[in-house]
Order: sequence, then C-alpha cells, then structure tokens
Amino acid sequence: MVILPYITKGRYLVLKKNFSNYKKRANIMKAMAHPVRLLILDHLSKGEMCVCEINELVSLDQSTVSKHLAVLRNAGIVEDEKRGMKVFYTLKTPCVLKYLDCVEGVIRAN
Amino acid sequence: MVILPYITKGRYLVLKKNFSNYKKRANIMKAMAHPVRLLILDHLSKGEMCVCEINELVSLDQSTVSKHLAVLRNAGIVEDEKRGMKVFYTLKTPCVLKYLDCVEGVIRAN
DNA sequence: GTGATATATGGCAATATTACCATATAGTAT
DNA sequence: ATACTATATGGTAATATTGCCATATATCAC
Repeated sequence: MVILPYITKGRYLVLKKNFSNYKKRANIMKAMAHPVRLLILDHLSKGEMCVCEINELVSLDQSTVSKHLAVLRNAGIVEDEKRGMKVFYTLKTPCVLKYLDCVEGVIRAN
Repeated sequence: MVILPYITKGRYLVLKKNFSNYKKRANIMKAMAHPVRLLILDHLSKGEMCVCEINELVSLDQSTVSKHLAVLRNAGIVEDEKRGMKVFYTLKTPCVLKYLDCVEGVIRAN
C-alpha cells in the first residue's frame, strides 16, 4: 500500500495533514536560505542588533533589509523588541546556526 | 569603516568574494528547503533508494521527482549511482538531517 | 505643533521556482 | 531490430521571491 502524502491544489502542492510537518520545516529552512538572511543570523549569533546596525552590514535599501527581517520574524527565527526609536532583533533559537557545521561539510565534500 | 559585502548586478545581488560563503551556504539550504525534498532526504536517511521507490512516496509526476533529485544532486547533498536500469540515490552527507532537531525547536517555540 | 530619525509597508518589475506534458536517452528482454 | 522499463531533459505556465521606490508610522527633540 503506497502512501501518497501530497494532494495538489491547482498546479501546486498541498501537504496532507499527516505530512504537514515537512511543509513547516521547509518554510523555516526557506526563511534561512538566503545569503543576506544568513549574514544577518550570523551576526545576531553574537548578540542583539538594532535595524540601523543591520542596515550597515549590507548595501541594500533599508526597506529591503526590513523585509528580510520580516521573513525571519514571521518564521519565528528571530524576535524583535522596540526600545525608543530603535527595534532590536535577537535570535529566538540560537541553534539555527548549528546547521552551518553541516552545510560547511557539504561544501567541503564537493 | 563599513564593510559592504554586496554589489548588485542588474536588480539582483552578487556577493563579493569575501562573502561568497554565505551564498554557497544559502544555495545548499535552498536545495533542502522544499517539503518534497525534505521528505526524500528523510527517507534516504534510512538507506539508499532507487528513483522508482522515491516516485512512490509522492503523488507527483515522475519528471517532477526527477527534477527534485537533480536539485539535491547539484547541491552535492545526494549522490546517484546507476545499476542496470535503475538509479540509486544516497545521502552524501547524512548530517543534513541534523538541522531537523533545530527546525523542530523553532516550530515548538512558536 | 514642526522636523529629524528609525523602521515598516504597499506597489511593482525582474527573476526564480515548480508543476505538468512531451520527448529523449539508456538498459534489458525478445 | 522492436518493445518495454527506468530515468532525465526541454518547454511552458502559474506562482513565489526579491529588489527598489514611495510612503506610512512611530518616537524623539525642539
């Protein structure tokens, strides 16, 4: 008996309930899978930063950085806290950086 | 002195050499960041599988599964070996599944 | 109140991803 | 050789991502 974990909605995939965990996991990984966002996470691993500091890390429009932060925030990877005019971001689950060891391993192996 | 790790090519980002590691890492994570590919990796963690077996895991066109496997292969996450008519896939760096602990942590924390 | 600073959001265009179908390639059997 | 099975690739359409610009919102200083 073959288990079919997916049904399609239009042309795109929707996971059946039993398999929705794969979708949740993929969403979190997708949130991390961007060079700018990895750079941000890497710097946040050393401690909280305000958006103004994060902005200085990359030569991108302020609105673009803000949207990258929103992706990380919506995925539950970082938290924000407003203090005065500034918003400070922190890693909510610092383990997200552990993947780096492995990803580095993949790079070395190739 | 602010370091600007990115230059833009057209409307899209290109990493400067010193920061290209973030791009490499992001590419590997992006290759993993899809529910079908996570499902495949999860099953491969139990041992090699031929494409015909992988095809039975999901209700997707054979060509679609083949393309997902190509994404994993091109990222250096899996290896393929042809034996007779069949192609067997194996995890090249089994640690890629370790991230799951952490990703689960993010899910639980939210 | 006005003005300056810090951050977020709406809109849109360029690009990337992902699905399917059709077809190509390779091995095996007859 | 033909026929069949297993897998990969080209094409294309729907959708998603990502950048910038313009604008909105919120806080602080005056």
